[in-house]
Amino acid sequence: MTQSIKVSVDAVVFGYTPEDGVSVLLIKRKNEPFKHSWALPGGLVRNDEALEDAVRRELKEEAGIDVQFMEQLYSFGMPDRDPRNRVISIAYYALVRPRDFQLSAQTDAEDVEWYSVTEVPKLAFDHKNILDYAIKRLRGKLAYEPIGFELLDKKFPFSDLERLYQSLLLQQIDRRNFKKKIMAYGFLEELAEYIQRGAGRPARLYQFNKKKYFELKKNGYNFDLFL
Amino acid sequence: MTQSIKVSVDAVVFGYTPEDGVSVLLIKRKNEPFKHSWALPGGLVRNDEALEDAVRRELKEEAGIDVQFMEQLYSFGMPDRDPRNRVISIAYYALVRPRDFQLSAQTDAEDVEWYSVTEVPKLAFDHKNILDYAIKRLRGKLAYEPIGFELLDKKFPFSDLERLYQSLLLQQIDRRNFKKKIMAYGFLEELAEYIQRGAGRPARLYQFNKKKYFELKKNGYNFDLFL
DNA sequence: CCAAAAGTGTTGTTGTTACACCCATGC
DNA sequence: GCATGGGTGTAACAACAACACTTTTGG
Repeated sequence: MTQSIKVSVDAVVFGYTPEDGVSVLLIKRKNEPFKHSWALPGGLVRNDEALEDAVRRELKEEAGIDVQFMEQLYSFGMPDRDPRNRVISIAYYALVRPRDFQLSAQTDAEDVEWYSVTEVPKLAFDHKNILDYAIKRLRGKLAYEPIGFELLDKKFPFSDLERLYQSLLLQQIDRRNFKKKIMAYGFLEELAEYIQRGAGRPARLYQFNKKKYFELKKNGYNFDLFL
Repeated sequence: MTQSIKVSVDAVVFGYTPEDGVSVLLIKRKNEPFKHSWALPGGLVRNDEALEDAVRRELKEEAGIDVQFMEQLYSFGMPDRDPRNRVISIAYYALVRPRDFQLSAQTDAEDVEWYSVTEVPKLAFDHKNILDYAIKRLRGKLAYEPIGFELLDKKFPFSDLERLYQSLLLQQIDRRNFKKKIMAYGFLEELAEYIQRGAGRPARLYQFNKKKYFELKKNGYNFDLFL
């Protein structure tokens, strides 16, 4: 018998705001199966479409967003993960700044929403698995590459970075040691600008220098930011 | 138009012998395309078969081997990676002790052979890519998990482990520091047996204690073996 | 003037690296 | 007795963790 397996992609899109911590983008399905359930954005790959392109298209179609950083996560292929046919899903994860986008449900989605990773609803298919896997990967990645910068504004006070790491790694961070370590890598630029939010002393702004980062990386540098 | 993408799996099986270093299992294709070319073992996934099962089946069918350690590597899905149809491949990598098996070409394979990773021939499809990716992953993995033990005999002299790491990480290792570090983890057992190979003082044998290793791992231990 | 958040150095401890000589065997 | 590979400890240095008070603002 000839093969009849469908190929789909799913995306775990992480966002971060200092107020709400880390959140994940979910859509409410418009169609069966799992009609009206929350799910990760995703869908079938077209015949001549690269996998990454399929992810970007689906994110555009279903949620109205474009992502910058994206990486393949894992492929999920258990024969019974979709109740209709055999569908394997190649999962990706991505990081965005939620404020950069206006969410808008389209085509296959009834609704789109950011959910805090600590409060995700029941998800369709094996999407809970995929999400858990992505969170684990994100933590690991964060620990040795400074990808967290994708989740912050272009210019940000140091405390935002600190809070990001704390909420992702679920542990206290010593402010002084953290700053020492990050600054030692040299890919973070101190600006002459300040921001003030509510009470407290105004905070100096910083920005990530990608060029410097890629230089360091190319020359075989090992980032080792915790564990 | 309905989706018509095929799903295959490919395996990068690594072997290691102290004499030949790290090698990879290749098969010579019996059929078009790339007839008579060397390639990674693999093939189409059956409709009701889990991905891992497909890999194991293909390895059995094409080379006559069973693997113990196996992990998913990455999914390769460029639209033009197969000249016939769109085929995405979910690649796995595995580690074995070559001496445990008698290779035997079967069904789709004209021949099966171990090739030193430093001397691989031209490979079919994008298999060179896949192999390079696997080598990179193997190095990374080896650096923070003691998976290398899959590549050694049950009981082995310490120098075998040392040579394994040297040939994989391509760097000199200080014998004393290496031993100190490894022994400190506590998952390696010193035996009261000795082996002698050629000239030189007989070497004490060691064995890997998986139970202890999994205990440590479960209790959230971080292995940090170099870089 | 009190609460809130930002900013800033030093010290003790721990881990990492570098390094060289003796031992047991085969030939 | 010489060549081959196995076995072992210490000291200098670098990295990491712990730690608390001052500054600037809003209310």
